Amino acid sequence: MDKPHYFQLVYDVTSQIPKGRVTNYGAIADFLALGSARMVGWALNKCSLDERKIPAHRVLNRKGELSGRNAFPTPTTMQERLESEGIRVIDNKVIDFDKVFWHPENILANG
DNA sequence: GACCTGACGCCCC
DNA sequence: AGGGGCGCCAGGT
Repeated sequence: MDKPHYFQLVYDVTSQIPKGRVTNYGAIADFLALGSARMVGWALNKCSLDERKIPAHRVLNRKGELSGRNAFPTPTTMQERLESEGIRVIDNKVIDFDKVFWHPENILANG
């Protein structure tokens, strides 16, 4: 296939993020052993071109900032979606990032 | 083919 | 605790 195989892996992990929870690029990169969080962000950037729905808005940087908001239809789409799921966002940063943080390891924990 | 940039993250100062 | 620099993989110029 044309796209790197890890694209699907990133999409799959991102799709498993529970509603109302968020994670960061590093956690996904570490879980998939990609070796670089940049690859996750790059894959998610291209995910918009993909036909399947991927909750890319639930993936933030390590500081809990909406660093990818600019890649959405509008710069506020990411924040709107997060707030729609009960996540508070102020100044492009998720409030209580630690509490709503979700780690890919939880997939193995079956929830 | 070399250099720079990017939805990142950690180490060092 | 805050700021700056380097490493990471891939793409574009």
